[in-house]
Amino acid sequence: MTTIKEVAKRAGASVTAVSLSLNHREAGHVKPEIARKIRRTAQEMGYKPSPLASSLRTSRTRTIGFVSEEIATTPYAGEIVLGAQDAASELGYMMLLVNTDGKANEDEEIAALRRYGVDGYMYAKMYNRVTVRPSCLDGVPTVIVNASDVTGATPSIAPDEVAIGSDATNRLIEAGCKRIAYVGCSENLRAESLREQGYEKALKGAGMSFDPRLRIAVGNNGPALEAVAHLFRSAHPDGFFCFNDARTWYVYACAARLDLRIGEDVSVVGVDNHRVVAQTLAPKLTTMALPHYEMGYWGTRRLVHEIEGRDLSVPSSLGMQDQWRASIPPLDGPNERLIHCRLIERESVREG
Amino acid sequence: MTTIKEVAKRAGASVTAVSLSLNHREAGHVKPEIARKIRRTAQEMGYKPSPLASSLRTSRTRTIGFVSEEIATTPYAGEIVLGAQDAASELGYMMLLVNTDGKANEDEEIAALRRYGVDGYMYAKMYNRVTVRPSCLDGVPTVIVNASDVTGATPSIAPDEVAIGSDATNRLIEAGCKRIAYVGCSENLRAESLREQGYEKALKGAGMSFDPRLRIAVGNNGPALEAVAHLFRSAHPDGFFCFNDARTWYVYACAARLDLRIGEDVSVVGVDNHRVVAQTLAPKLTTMALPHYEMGYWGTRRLVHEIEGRDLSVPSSLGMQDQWRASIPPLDGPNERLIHCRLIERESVREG
DNA sequence: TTGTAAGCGTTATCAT
DNA sequence: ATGATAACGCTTACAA
Repeated sequence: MTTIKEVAKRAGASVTAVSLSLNHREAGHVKPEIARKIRRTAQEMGYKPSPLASSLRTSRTRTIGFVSEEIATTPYAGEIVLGAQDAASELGYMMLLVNTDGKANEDEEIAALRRYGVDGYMYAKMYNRVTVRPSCLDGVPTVIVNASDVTGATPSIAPDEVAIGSDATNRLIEAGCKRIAYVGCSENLRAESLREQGYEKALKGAGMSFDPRLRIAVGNNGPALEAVAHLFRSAHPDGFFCFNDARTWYVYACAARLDLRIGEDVSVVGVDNHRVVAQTLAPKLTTMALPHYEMGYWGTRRLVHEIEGRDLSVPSSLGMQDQWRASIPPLDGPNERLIHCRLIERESVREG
Repeated sequence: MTTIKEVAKRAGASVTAVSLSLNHREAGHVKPEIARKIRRTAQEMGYKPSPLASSLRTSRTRTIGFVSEEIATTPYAGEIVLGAQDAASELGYMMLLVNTDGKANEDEEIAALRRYGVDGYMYAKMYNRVTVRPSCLDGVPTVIVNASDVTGATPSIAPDEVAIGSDATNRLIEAGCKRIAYVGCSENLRAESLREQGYEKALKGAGMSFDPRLRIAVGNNGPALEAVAHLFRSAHPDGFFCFNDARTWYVYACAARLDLRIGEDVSVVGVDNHRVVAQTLAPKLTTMALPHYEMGYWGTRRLVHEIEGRDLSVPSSLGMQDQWRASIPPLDGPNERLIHCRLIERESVREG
């Protein structure tokens, strides 16, 4: 590792001049010509500053602590990490990852991160909910990911669940479905009620009546399959909005038994936590992928904004939301992701 | 943050004494009594050493660099990270995560990690293959995860694919299946051929004849479904070993159309990359989960062994392989993971 | 405009 | 057995 001292010697300048020049804070201190020379030789020598040493002085490390609960429980939640990692890398940050199982070691892990001098925290939840920011994060730049702050004081980023519900339903309406079912989840999840809200909203918006028999909430395995089979028999839906891939699968299984073809006899739009459905099921499926990657990506940019004050609201390379939303194909097109990603600002936590 | 100097002052000792005592290197230097007092006051003051400062001096950071390609491509590969994270946490290490998309930025990211002073690298691949360790890792403690080194010189850890194949097949044999099919993958993957090897081995071992019609390799979507349907019609299998969850799903879909019940009319054992199958499909399915978590966990312990020389071959809290293998339930039991996890040592890279 | 030196929190060397 | 002190690589206040 070549040091700043070596560069100084080689360039015939002082370490001060080198430090200033390489940090572009030379104005009024170092002759431009010398600054140029310094930068050139630094380049030649392949000099890279040691973040450890500089952080000892500045107490800034250009590292971000990513705090997550059980990354594994929702497979594609790993995408949050991916997106965060990508953004961090673009912005010259490093990601320190810790995992907490529930609540026990959370404060401990956060403290460990602090010892390593992280500049800020990504506090990620693995399913969308209202959460309370741990007090040990008070006063430290923090972004809550895939959840929202109970106080609304902390920047947070989460999927737009209502929009997911109404977009999915609208897609089915556009496809000509007349009897659209919602196959929900019997657990009391935030996403569940919000998506159902979106579903009803879309139905109302299209002037369609809301038949309660078309709306079911199911559990898992055998009973779920049975409930969906009953839905088919009793309410004869021609379109299905499914809460997640498990529910999507139940619809598929029942359709197969009834010899109904997806995309022909019935239409299905399902939210896909796992992308497995999109990978394995028929090409006629329209899935809505949760914006895990985007949350990680945007969340990290937001965090760096908190840390540095840099404006990072416009993404550099990735065109997100609007671009992808604009490219929603017709229902019978290829598999497709509908993306929703909304940054909830400090001032207004709108749950809409 | 309380510093070593403050502790020294409070304990009425020198920083040297404090440093030595807290690192338990006091023998012959600090009076035991004083050392005790130092440790006590350090505790009281909630002193924790700054890893940044100490690493500046020692060039050891107690951090591990986790280098992965696209964590997202295989959902549960995120479990590798989880396992690695758990082990690191247990051993007092921090994990720095970087992601590389293919080959382009790999060296760059590795160099960035080096600048942050990582003590070693986890070099993880997202599907099992033979790989070549990037030259920029030469001379640095490294463990290859979910792949094996082409030279055999680097410690690596990967699933025991052949054992997976034969265990799955044996399970079907034990369940009384007479015509066991292998639904493989048409892509030329290492896992594919190794698992098939295991399949054939198990059949031979049971003195069962090998009917080539029972062995198919399928792609995705419609054609795959068609191929599996043809397998049902032409070869009448009563047991299926499926390469992954996609293939498992095709078997399920065809069985549903033929009104065959899994676990009654036919038996299925599938390798599950995603755990989704186990979550959503019928309770009669036996899945074999790839040992992602375990690879991360063991790999990290191996890496710390490389770094410190500590013997870490025996896990502290988790009982892995043998314990879980012993608890394989009968085929018609609850969903179950068969775990295989083999640490390939430097000396002998056995592909068996 | 330039360079010297103090300091960040440790660990390690070396007199005492 | 003890405690100054140099060193790690960098930033920055201050003196020249």
